[in-house]
Order: sequence, then C-alpha cells, then structure tokens
Amino acid sequence: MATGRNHRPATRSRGIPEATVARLPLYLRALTALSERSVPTVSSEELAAAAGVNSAKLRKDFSYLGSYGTRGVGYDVEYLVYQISRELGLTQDWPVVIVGIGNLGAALANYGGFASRGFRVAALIDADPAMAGKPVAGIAVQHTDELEKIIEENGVSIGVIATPAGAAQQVCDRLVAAGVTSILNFAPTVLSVPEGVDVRKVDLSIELQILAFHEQRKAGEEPAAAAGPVAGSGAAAGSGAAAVEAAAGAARAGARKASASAASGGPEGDVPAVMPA
Amino acid sequence: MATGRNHRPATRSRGIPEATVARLPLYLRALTALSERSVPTVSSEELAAAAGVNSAKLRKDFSYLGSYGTRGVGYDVEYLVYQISRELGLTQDWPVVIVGIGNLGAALANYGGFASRGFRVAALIDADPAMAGKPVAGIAVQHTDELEKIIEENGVSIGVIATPAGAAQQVCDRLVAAGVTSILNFAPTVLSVPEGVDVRKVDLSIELQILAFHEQRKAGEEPAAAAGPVAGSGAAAGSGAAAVEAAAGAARAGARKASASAASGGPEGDVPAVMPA
DNA sequence: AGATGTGAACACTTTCACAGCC
DNA sequence: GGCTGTGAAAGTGTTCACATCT
Repeated sequence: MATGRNHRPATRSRGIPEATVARLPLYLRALTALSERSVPTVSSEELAAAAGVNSAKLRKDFSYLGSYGTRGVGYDVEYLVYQISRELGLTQDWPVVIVGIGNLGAALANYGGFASRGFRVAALIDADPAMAGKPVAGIAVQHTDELEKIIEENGVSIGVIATPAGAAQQVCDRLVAAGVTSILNFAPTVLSVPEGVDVRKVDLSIELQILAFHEQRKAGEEPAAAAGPVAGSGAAAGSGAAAVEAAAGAARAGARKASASAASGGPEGDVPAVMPA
Repeated sequence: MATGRNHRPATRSRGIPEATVARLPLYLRALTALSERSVPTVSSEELAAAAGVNSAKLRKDFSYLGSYGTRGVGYDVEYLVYQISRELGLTQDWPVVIVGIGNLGAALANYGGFASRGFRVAALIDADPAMAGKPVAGIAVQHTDELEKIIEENGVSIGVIATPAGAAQQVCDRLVAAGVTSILNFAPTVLSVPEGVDVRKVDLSIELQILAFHEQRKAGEEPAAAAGPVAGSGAAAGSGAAAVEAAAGAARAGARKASASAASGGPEGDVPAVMPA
C-alpha cells in the first residue's frame, strides 16, 4: 500500500497548464500598461510583443481561459485585465508576511509592485529583538515570537522567507503549522513541506550559475555577423533562433565584447574552450 | 531576408537539456554540503532527496554529463563537485556588476553565496551621485557614467540589473553595448536585447501571482491533503497535490483558516475595474 | 480582409523499468 | 544484493497552419 505511487489522477482535470499560469502575470502586466494608456484593444501579435512571447503561444494560452477575443479585431484590454486577474485570484486580497527583515526582506517590503496588485504586507517578522518595533517601509517589525499569532489573526496564507539559509526550514515549519499554505523562499535551501503546501523559490545564485553555463558556451563560438538588434525574447530559456552551423573561424575579439552573435539561449553545444577573464 | 525563420537545426547536438542545466546548481549545492561534511560518496537516492528532486531525474541528468558514478556504489562527492562546477563554468572567475544599488542591489551585493562560487562583484553602479563613493558590502559605489569603462576594464560579461523598472531597458542597452552578454534582471520589465544575449529574470510579483493562483484553487477544495510530511518537491510547478480523488479528511494541524473562498465575483461580464499601478 | 481559436505535429521533460556492472 | 545508466513510454509544452468568425 504504502508503495503505491503508481498512478496519479493525472493533471487532466480541466486545469490551466502550469506553463500558461506562469505567463499570465506577464500578460497582465503588459495589459495593465496598455490600460493605463487607454488603449482599448490589442491584437495577439502586439500583446505578445509587449510580453516578450510569440503570438501563437499567447493565443493558445488565452484559449485555456476561454474565448475572450474577437476575430478580426483582437482583445478588449479592460476585459482581459479583469479575466486574467480573476483567474489568478487577484480580485481578492492576499495578506502576506515577510520573515527575515535584512537587506533583502527590507527590499521586498519596499517593493511597490507588491501591494499594488492584490497583495498586502500584513506583517514583517524578524528574529532579532533589536529590530522589533522598528519601522520598515512604514510597518513596524515584529518579533518571531508573534509569528503564529500574526498568521492566525490576519488569515495569512502566503509567507515569504527572506532569512539566512540556516533558519529557513524552521521558519517554514512554523509558518506551515500556523496555517500558511504557499511559500516564496528566497533562502538558498531546499524546503521540506507537507503535501498541499506550495513552495516557489527564487535563488540568485542558481540564476547566475545558469547564465555562466551559457556564457561559457558562447565563448567557444564564432561572433558571426552581427545581425542587429532584434526584439529580445525575454527569458533565456527557449530556443530562440536559428543558430550557427559549423563555422570554424575564430574571429574572437581581443577585448571582451564582440560576443553578440547568433545562438542565444540555444544550447547548441559546441566546443567549450575556456574564456579569458 | 530577415524573414527566414523556418528551420532550426534542432537542438540535437551535444547539448545538455536546459531543464538539466537548471538543476545542476541544485545538485552542486547539495554536493558541496556533503563535501563539507566529508561524506565520500552518495547514492542517487540520497543526493536526490537532498536536492529535492527524484532519483530517476537525477540519474538521467547526470547521464548527460557522462558516466561519473559507480554501479552498486554511488557517486564520488568530490569528483562530482568538480565535474559539475566545470560544466557550469564555475572553475573560472566571473566578474559581475550590479547596477542599481537600492535596497535590493545592496542585498544582492551582500549576498554571500555570490562571491563564494566563481562570481566576483567587480563593481556596484548607481545613478544617484549621492551614492558615489559610499561603501556597500565593502565596495565603493560608482556612478553610472563609469559604466562602460568598468565593463571594459574588468572584462565583465554578466550584469545584474536591480534598478527601478523605468531605467532597466536603458541600463540594459548600455551594458550590452559595452560588451555584457548575460543579464540577470530584477526589474519588473521585459527587456529587449540583441540575439546572442541571454536574459534571465527574477520577478517577485510574478512568483506571488503564481502562488495566488494555486492558493485560490486550494480554497475550493476539500481540506483533505495532509497525508503527512513528504520531502518537499520544491517548485510548485507540477501537478502535485491533485487532491481530487476521494481524499480522506484528516486535516493535520488545526488552524486552517480557509482564506477566502474560491471563485470570486461573477464569471461573466462584470465590470473590469482598472487595476492600480 | 484580418485576427482569433485550435487540432495536429513536433519538441522537450519526466518517469518507468530493467539490463548491466560492481 | 545494490545502484547506476538508459532505452522506451508517458506526459507537457510549443509551434504550425488553417478553419472559422467578425
């Protein structure tokens, strides 16, 4: 019995694909900007460009939400803003607590886009007694002892961990025990949580290492003809562009620049070769 | 010209899958911890647990790097640390500049795991003249005017943008023009870059919105879950939880505070309401 | 004409399950 | 016996291309 982990009800349900969910905030941001400029409608092409994705993907994404566009015309900006907000659950208020008010925690507390959209910083919590009472971003920091009380009284279900790595798991456990079911973790640790609790992590170090990997690859490639600035594709992830072929030359410039060439995010393995510093 | 975007040489080549690359830093961190505890070898099962993934995935990932394990035994910790470090390009030194030394920039500059592995903060840059000369994390902040000079003199190829959204694209353009080919963007904007430049973004607001989406879903479901603590799976990504199915009650800790009910407002045609900035 | 919405093809990722080596 | 390494299967995500509707 315990073994059985064979079949899972699949993710069928009728849910929106995770990849799509991850892009909705992007669309929402682009739409909000259009809304502020009082633009009434957009085509999938325009909106896609603003969000940094391609239009086919955007249309497919929207198709999971419903048919909110008008053929031959495009999408109504205000209407879409509302629909996406609703889908993301932003039409309700989400009280959030930030634990660990160091440099990072303070930065998060001060981050504007935070409160602006459905999220409200309900409390700032730190383990340092010296911090207690100090105002950060207009909110008085409270001591960790109050954690459970704060969570319960405010009905907090989303917690942000910005503590040192060593304290993260313990803080996480307390948050979860107190009722938090979604955690955004900035500490460089893997958190263990019970089923049903979502954890997303943001890790500077990991992102840099991924960049370094691609950077290292670039070093071994030919600078090819600078094709000229093209609208960036945003995330490095995707494939992106066509790439080099074989190309033997070794133009490589003496300085450091030059690099701008084809093969962007694309892995397109080639000779590694170590680059100078 | 410019049109042709027809065929892509496939991602065949020798490349390591992007998904695998993204996990290597995770493995490396777990391995480093083991190394510090002088653990000589690990099994895929153990290491996977420490990294928060499952063992099949880990073995598959490693298989792209080569055959670095020993059947019946496991992997040699030190050896793997070295191989992964090399694959990620961490055996060389990567000078990095951070632009925008506000709360967040300062937090990044102070972030330890930064310098610890291959990365070195070569300079801190800010547009505010009042910041110039001030030491942050032991490094004197320099003015934006010096940007190009700094990039060139230090051979910087990785830049971190921690400026307000409004300044990000401009800073990005200058970084790229000066020779930077990898950018880590913390500003909530889509950056446009020439081909060949990698951009990765870290966006608090987006992460929170993704959490809110899942949180909203949970609200409409049976409290079920709570099957007992299982190693956290890390990213919320996957289906996870499913919950559907029969689902036995058994809520663990009390205090479940059911934050807000699911489906808010009416599904169809409702007043859009303009979102705040 | 112009743009959405979507089935179908393709590409990438994860998981399974077991052969092969220690 | 134990554990890695890997084909094959299954599941997800992306792109194409065109039917469909305004």
